[in-house]
Amino acid sequence: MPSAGSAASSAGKKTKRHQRSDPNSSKRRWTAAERAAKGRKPRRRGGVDDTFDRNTSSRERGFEGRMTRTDDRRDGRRSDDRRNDRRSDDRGFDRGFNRSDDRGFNRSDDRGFNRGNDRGDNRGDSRGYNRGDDRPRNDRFDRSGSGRSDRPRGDRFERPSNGRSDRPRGDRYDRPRADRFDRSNNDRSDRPQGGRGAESRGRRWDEDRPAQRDRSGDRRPNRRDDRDVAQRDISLDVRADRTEQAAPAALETPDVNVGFADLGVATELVDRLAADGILTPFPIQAASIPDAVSGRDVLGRGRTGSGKTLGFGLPMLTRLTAGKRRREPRGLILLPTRELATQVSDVLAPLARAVGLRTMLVAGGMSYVPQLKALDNGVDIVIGTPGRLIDLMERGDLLLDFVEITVLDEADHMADLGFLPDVTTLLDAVPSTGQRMLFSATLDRGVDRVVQQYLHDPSTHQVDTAQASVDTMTHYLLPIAPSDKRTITAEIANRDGRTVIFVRTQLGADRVAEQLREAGVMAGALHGGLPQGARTRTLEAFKTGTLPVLVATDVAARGIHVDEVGLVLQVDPPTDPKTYLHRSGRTARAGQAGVVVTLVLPNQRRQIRRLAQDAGVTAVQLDARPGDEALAEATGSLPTNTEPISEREYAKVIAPRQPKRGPGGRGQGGRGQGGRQGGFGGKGRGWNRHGGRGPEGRGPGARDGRRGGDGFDRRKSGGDRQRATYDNGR
DNA sequence: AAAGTAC
Repeated sequence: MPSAGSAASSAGKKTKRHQRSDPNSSKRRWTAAERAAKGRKPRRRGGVDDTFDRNTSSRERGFEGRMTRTDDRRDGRRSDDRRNDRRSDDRGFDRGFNRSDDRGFNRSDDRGFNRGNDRGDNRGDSRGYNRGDDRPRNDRFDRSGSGRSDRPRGDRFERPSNGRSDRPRGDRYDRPRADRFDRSNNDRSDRPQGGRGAESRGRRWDEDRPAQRDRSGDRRPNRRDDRDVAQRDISLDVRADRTEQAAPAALETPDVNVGFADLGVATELVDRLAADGILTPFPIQAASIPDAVSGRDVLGRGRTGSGKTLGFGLPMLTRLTAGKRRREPRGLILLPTRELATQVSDVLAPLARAVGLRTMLVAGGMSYVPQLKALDNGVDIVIGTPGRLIDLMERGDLLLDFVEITVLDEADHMADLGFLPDVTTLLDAVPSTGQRMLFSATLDRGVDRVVQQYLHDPSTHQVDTAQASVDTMTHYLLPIAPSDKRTITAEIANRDGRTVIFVRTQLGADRVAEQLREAGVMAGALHGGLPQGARTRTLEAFKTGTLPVLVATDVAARGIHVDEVGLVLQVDPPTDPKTYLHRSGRTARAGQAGVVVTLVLPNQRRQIRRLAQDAGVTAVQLDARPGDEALAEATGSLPTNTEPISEREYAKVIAPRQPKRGPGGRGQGGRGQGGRQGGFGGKGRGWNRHGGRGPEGRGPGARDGRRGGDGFDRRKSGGDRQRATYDNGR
């Protein structure tokens, strides 16, 4: 259907085609970046002969976009291609449908409840930082179908499809069309079959699942007739987990007395691991590595901190070492947050180096320069977050056509509504013949759709229940009066050792952190609304211990590993059981003990109790008021009668490498004039690729600290807004 | 709600 989108996208098409200066120069990407930097419109779309790639970018590839795309094909393929059908399906009605379906899991009543509660507290907040939230409701709702249409700038920049028109397209566009377009139907028979027969090794995705009523009656038949992964009733949700526990046979108990070499890991890697004292594979590794090394698609679940990174990293490295080198990336690892991407990158980079493979961290908020340079020089494995990956892809700087292995870490989260469009875009950009692996501590049926569309006969490995280490973790529900919230939070935070506090919103994080500092507790906020530099420094300070208390949104809920976090405090309840598990998984790592405390306002009782239940944890109710001995016993809380921590003191902790800034560094002034101190490419990309060094090695310091005051000053300026919100307001 | 690109 010749949609409006199509018409719009063809406007002014040919005019500038010839403008592409020097399309084959490797520098062209700079033009793209510069353009963006100058806030100029991106290049025009390509001419009439454009393939759909350029006509429809992820950004405008909503429902209509997809239709357009189908019709725009010039490869003679029919527009009723099943996959396109499926996709429009996915994004429209069906999506909404499934969403409600999720509710059984997420507890619709809880949600409504929750929302009602917290809304007053936060709604104004998120507006402040999240651009464009005041759009009409249905506009936002539409998002399910339009990927990024909610981005305020999207239309203005309409960058999406343009990036590509100026890139050298030799390799890309000259490839046989079938290869490019037929992905959907590709039966992947050409992919490595090794290990396929090892069916017994893992449970089938839907094995011993009762066939569920087929809700997809309105859909065309599953396009992969050859596999039976179609059932939507996937077992791996948190609740089903308890069932599994009851029947332990469902879980694997791999022999951990094997070495990595026995699992098929490349010798150089084994040696490298041994040098680091890593000799024995963790269960999830022992279970999934053999299949993964054989090239098979894998679904892996191991609880938080169980070594999933190596679980997919080692097989990837092993396979890519054996394969033929080329300039373009052959491995792709997707993660939901920058910090997590960085962490994975930091873990895998040295291993990759050991086998002569190059990794690159590609995430937002960081300078383009190293990323572009690395891509230009050639990279074997790209590790990153969806946004920047797509960005570079659209600019034409990242070509995923040769990716052989793709990993989705925190896969269930990546399959969330908010992420799925981007993830889909990336998975679509990767050859369908490749290997795919999905990992998460809470791998549930939410990934079902992804599995159906992008995995081939996956083997499932779950060596652990989703529950965090039950024995080493103590869960408390702490009923409090709203008026006690602030004090009790401060007392708990004032304990010895590292503490992570979770809140629901960005502003909430800022606010709680600030209140804690006012109460004399050194605490810092971590959330996605901060400049990357601030995020990095805060997390770093927390890791090194100079910052004992981290107040975070769920940006830190998953994957982030910090040693010796003794307590997790949930000031705002998690939105769902999975979040409960991930948040609590920040503590009790490596066999250590950990305490999880969840504050419970009177009107949250039922909701939270059920949440904990669904998460499969046994929570003890703790009845205590501020200052009580019982509180101190359970949490190590200490009264807070200390002096408030000044902004200056705090700034020192967060930006220790930037002592030089004078008084100007504070308040509004600091921001206005000091913001570009480093003179390096603009805004807060404080932190370089890891390639050079890890976070701790951010040597130059100057660069990183150049915006020292920025993030915080900005938050400061939001003070009015903060004050305008009610504190314990319900 | 937050997270994910950028200006």
